[in-house]
Amino acid sequence: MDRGWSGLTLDSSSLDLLNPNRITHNNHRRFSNPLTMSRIDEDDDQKTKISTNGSEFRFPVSLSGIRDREDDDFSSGVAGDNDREVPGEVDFFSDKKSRVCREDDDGFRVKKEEQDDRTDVNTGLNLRTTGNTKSDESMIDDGESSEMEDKRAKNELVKLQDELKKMTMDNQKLRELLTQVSNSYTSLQMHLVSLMQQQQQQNNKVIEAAEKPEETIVPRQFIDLGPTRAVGEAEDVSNSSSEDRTRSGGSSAAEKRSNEVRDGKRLGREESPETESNKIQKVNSTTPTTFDQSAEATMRKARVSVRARSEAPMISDGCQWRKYGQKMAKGNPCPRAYYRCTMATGCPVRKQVQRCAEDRSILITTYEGNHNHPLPPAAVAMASTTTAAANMLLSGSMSSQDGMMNPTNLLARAVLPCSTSMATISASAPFPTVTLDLTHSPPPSNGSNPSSSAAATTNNNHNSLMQRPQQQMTNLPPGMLPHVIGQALYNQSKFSGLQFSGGSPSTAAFSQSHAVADTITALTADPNFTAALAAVISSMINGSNHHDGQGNNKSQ
DNA sequence: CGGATTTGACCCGCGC
DNA sequence: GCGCGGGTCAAATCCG
Repeated sequence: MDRGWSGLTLDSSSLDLLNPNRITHNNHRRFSNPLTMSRIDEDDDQKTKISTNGSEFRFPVSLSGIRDREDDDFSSGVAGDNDREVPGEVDFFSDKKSRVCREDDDGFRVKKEEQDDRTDVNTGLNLRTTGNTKSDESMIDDGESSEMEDKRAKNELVKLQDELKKMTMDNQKLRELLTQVSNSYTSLQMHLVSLMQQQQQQNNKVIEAAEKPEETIVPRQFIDLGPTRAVGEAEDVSNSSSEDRTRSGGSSAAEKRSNEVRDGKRLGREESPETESNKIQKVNSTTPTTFDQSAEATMRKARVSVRARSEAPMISDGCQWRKYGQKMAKGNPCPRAYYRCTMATGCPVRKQVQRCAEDRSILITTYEGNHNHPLPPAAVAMASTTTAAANMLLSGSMSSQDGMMNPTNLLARAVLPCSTSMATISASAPFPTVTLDLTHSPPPSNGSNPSSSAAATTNNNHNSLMQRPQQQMTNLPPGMLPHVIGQALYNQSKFSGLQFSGGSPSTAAFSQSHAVADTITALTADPNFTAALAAVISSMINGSNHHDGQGNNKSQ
């Protein structure tokens, strides 16, 4: 195979620069492309042109060859071996390598200047090759021309293939890098979760040990701030309400009812008319097991509604959800979608997503239940908010007299001292619901409240979930962030859970509530803190907007 | 092909 | 008892 139009040939031509006589003898045809010649002749910056258009002249390759062999082959003028054409050398024509070519030019130029008066060897090359081309033009027949065209095409193909190969390798490297980063992130995430779990468990152990040293300590699930269950308790009320449900036999609803009846009987011995909140309160004085059953059922019902502006089908809360139903709700043209958490089998958490009838840019997400599995950090904020809010409902919806002693109200007073409402609580049975209104934009700087098209105090937007009269317990100052509520509720719910598991409220627990309230007050007074939290919430919501259907929410 | 979504049917609570 | 509405199931369908 004739590999004349190769590195070897170019070496020859380059060497011919040093020995011009050789050009006419051996290589006159190799620079016979009129197009190439004319381009170079017309180019002002010929040196650069040669380097970048090396595919035509392959000058850099030859230069590299010259450099490699300048000690031995230079004098001989022997073009050398075709074997020196390495595919990689073709890459010298890429932009990346053009600098190298020019460096070679410079190095070569020094040598050339010693022999020639020309200051630029490239120019010399052009002139010389042009001249040769013109003088030998008649010697080129069409067949050879087309052959060279083919060779050129082949060379370009090789070049492109090499570039493709290189890009593929780069792509693979980047992919590996991405995988590494992703793995690191995942491991860090899991590490963080485990650490938080450990810390949570340690806190619970310490507190419970202080409260009731003789009581058996049951490890809690992460984020599951619900009441603990006594060891050995067979029945899982939470799961039975959803997962063990069958269509034929006693459905979970019936089981729930039976639980409620059971609790009602149990509680009924102490007092006749009961509200849901009273039930909880009474439960505090009963055995832990009794509490667990009723409170678990109540927790199953307690709901947290989050109102947020989002064009996405769902807000990104970090969990994985699977849609299991959709219904047209009365009074709202927008359908209501039902999702259940799929991050762990048997997780009882469900949520409903529905657009606000009055303002369809507002997405109403209603959470129900507690996660029974570790959550990624991205999901902690929302999960802690909902779980804590559920606990808040349980502990907060009691009589006014008790409410004065209740940490929830203390919390509310501490966290929500101003009048602009962003969070409301509906303590009515059967679905006590706390609503967090995220439709309020974060304050620009000094806490002025921007336009808010949906006031949280209006119940009309909540359809059936919020149709019941709501007791406004919490007000946020302008700019107060929902996440503050979440965190505050989270902290408060620790107390609530403790209160439940530990029995009747104690003085220590009461003082703890003050401490929590004070802490929250201090936190929320810090504009930096609220600003940072605002960014978190905004990113959650915006993230769901931008990653419509992506991210952690498979169902989105 | 397996998982997710859709959608009609069913169950249940509640009010009349 | 009946109808209505909310919630759930599960077969059918879609989709990657």
